[in-house]
Amino acid sequence: MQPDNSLDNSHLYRFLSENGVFNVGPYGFPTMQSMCSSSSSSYHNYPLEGSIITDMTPQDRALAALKNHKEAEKRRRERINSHLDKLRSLLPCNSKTDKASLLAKVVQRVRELKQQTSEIPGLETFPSETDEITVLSGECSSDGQLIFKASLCCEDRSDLLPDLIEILKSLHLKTLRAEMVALGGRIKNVLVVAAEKDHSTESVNFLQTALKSLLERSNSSDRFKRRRVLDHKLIMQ
Amino acid sequence: MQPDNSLDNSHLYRFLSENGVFNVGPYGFPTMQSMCSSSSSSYHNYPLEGSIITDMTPQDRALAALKNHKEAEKRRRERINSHLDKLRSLLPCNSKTDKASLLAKVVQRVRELKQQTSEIPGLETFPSETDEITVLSGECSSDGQLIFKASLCCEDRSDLLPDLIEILKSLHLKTLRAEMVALGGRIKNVLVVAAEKDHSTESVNFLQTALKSLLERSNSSDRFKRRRVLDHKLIMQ
DNA sequence: GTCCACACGTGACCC
DNA sequence: TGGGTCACGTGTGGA
Repeated sequence: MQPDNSLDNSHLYRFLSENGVFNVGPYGFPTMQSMCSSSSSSYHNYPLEGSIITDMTPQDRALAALKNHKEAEKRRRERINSHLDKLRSLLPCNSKTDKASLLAKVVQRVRELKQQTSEIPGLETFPSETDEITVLSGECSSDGQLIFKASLCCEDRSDLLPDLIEILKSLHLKTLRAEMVALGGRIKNVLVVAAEKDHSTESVNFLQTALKSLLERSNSSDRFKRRRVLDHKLIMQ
Repeated sequence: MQPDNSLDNSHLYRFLSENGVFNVGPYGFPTMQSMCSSSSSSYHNYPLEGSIITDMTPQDRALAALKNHKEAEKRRRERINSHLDKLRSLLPCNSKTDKASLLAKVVQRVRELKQQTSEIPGLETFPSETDEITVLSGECSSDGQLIFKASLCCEDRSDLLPDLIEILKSLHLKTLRAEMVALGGRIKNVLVVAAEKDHSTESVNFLQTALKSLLERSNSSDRFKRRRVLDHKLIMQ
């Protein structure tokens, strides 16, 4: 019910309806549909098809532009919505979720991807000969979590992984991503971990000391082997 | 923007502000607050706060609803656009990229995430005692690539990784993600690989045979060890 | 002056 | 009913 909308272009509409360019719509002002279908349902004042553009009056040109505009805008909307539909099918949500909620989920998802796949600066890909613990405190996530990365490089032993898992569990840390590369009896673990923001700094410190003790335990139990390093590097940012 | 838009309902707005419909306070509609800014100096014709709603004429109610509607729609737009801005800051693109192009990038990104983190059915997380090659042909990516997953579980040996890298390089396969878990002398490699769509099926087959020969080479060089398995499983979907 | 992308107000529709 | 979302046509400003 837009009783006054037609006033905006009333002069144009009046002219066009008087010239039979379009039909009058249900509200007493022309619908765009009737305007767009003018070529098929109404007669032309300018019968020469080949010179329509040059013969067009300013009103005709304006209306043609309007029609163009309307259709372009429709195409734009369809483009955007098709992408949104793709996202809907990609994410775990039904086809009736809000645009806004959908985009919120997408933001969350992309944030996860960014956090979990971002490079860890200063770290080598393969296990080094020296024992090494690295804890990099990362950025704060929007959902009340602190994401940080920890790396542990040490002698490979079979019960290292269970110990590591136990540590993470006891500190209530959620492991977003864990990668292990074992090479020549050495192992390198890279962890992407999420901590509650309330205890983030404590969690980081606790994890660091826990990894340190894990490393020392590992070295003491392997004392029959030649120790590759006596001390480990410790990096904290 | 649209400086004359307010003219559309100007007579109704004038009517309402003259009748003190704006500024109705605690019993009015919550969205009325924003209307108060333009009519804070208006007086009330209806001093009884509790009867304002019932005293409203149909025109009042209709226009109040319209105003409500308009503002709710604006909030909705802002919510959606704020999410789009977040995505803009998250993705590698400047702040002036199209909505549609932005969403296209987002779709691409989420697809990658989905492909690279999806579970590989039927695979164990840790290296098994039996040698095993798995090649799962995945879905076609939108950008002319076929993403598929390969898993190799075998005896751990130091030159396995260089060999594996050489294979991937020679087949012109792009490794999107590689995870290695070594445990008790056994190693499990899980690869997420992208192939050009033109040679996707050949690439998958080549990779499979290459992994097979890699496994056989590994077994023959380790023949002084007790062979855990004589043959390997081969899964192709 | 013609596209292009955007924000806006509005009608339609659904809980 | 009201509160919410959606698609639409339109005005506007930037290449």
